[in-house]
Amino acid sequence: MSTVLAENDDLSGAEKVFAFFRDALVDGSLKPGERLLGERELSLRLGVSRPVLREALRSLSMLGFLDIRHGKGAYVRQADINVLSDFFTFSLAQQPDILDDVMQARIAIECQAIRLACERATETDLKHIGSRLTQLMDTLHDPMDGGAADFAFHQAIVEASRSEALVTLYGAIGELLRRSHVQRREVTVSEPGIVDYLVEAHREVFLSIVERDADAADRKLRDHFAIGDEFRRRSLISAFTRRPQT
Amino acid sequence: MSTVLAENDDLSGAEKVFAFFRDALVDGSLKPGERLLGERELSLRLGVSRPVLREALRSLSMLGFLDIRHGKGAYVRQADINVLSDFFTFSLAQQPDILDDVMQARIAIECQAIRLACERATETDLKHIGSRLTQLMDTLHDPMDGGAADFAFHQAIVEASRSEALVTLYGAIGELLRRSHVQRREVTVSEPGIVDYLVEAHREVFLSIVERDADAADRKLRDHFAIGDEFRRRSLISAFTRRPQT
DNA sequence: GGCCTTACAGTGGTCTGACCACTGATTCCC
DNA sequence: GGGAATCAGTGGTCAGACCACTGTAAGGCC
Repeated sequence: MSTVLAENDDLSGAEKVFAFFRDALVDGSLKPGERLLGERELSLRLGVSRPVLREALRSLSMLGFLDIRHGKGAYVRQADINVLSDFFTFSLAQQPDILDDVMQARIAIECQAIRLACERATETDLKHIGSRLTQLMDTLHDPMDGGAADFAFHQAIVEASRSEALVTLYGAIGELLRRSHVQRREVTVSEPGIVDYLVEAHREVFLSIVERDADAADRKLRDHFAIGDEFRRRSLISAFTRRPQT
Repeated sequence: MSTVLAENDDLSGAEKVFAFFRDALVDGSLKPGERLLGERELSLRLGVSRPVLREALRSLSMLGFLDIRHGKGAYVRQADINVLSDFFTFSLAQQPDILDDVMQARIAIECQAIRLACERATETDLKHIGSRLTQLMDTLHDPMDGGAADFAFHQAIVEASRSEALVTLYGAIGELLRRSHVQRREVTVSEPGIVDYLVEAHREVFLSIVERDADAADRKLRDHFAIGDEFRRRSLISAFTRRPQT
């Protein structure tokens, strides 16, 4: 790699360039914030044409590792989770019926996150979660806002875990969850007792964190998910019972 | 979108094309296995030049959604998790010290997976996990093989959960875990009692699944992780106590 | 006739060189 | 001195050509 990239045949040009940058990123010779040379200069150095170089740069940019700004240049960027979220969104979209299964991942992440939150949450974190709870109670009537508030509450818990990895993974399935939250609310909003239940369940979860009782918090959260499933099932049954033609 | 892509200004050409394909993939109008039109034809239809089209295609290919074969054409592909794994590997590589944090994600996924495994595991799954356990016992002496066997055992549990989403996420952090397994074994292999402990802990976990006791399995797994941490801590302490110069 | 070889058409891969569009700084004019 | 015009540098796009690979169909050989 010292000279440029020279060897590494059997790889096509663009892939060589791509691999070159990947390695440079991994081994730290390219740091976030750094500016790359111009495309013309770079293509000369790497021994490929500008279009080929651009293919590689564009790919890296799509993956979130480069920030390319018209008229300014290309900058190395700390990859963020938006790409991951995109990826999951249309990777999992290819497999229908996966949405229910994503719920399993959600339970996994949140239950571990809430345990960590019980240990690590700061006062600020608790306040944050609390304010989301208030918001949730204020939007119970509206599927759209209510779903968003619900999601925000759970997200605040995950953030309170102070675990980058958990937050990252949660962000990755976040877009899918956000949609499903709204959908679920639309289905269950008319179910009797749902409003009272929602408030109570979320408050209990919140209180467990405040009391820093990890086992209890985990249990309450699992119960919350299980009962949510139950509500949805009941609501679907009644929907099909009341108007089987629709 | 009916005509081609027409509107959607403010996006650069390649991004328009990229978005076009992403949408087509998400809404199912492009199915895995399908063959795209040739680059020349496609660039005409989409109203962009071939290089620009290629930038988008290459990006999609890097993301794993296209399989481009020289001389044959571009085929839609079901995205697999290798891309994700790659992504995590060098996204998280940018943040040192994240490896410990990945452990949190691991605990999250495995603890939920083992609960599901208790409900869903087939006889074949159980046999599979069992054989991995045997393999683990046969390779206790070797950090390399032992680490691999350890990882394989845990992976078998996740697979027994029969949850695509969990398996996918686990695969995403798999490469990082695999490395850390070997590293951990190297650190703790000389710790007194570690061998007996490893066998016992894994066997108890396995038995809990066989007995289909979800709560117990979850607890045993958490204990296993906690005790593993303890062993590593102890081993680090003694290493620095015995030979502070090294 | 059957098999192997060759030629060809179609496809992705690469290159060149040009021009456009945006950005930021410099310069010029008021 | 402040604002506007200019300009160099950069990414964005394009057209057209040629190379390399693949599969097939035509041709020739046995």
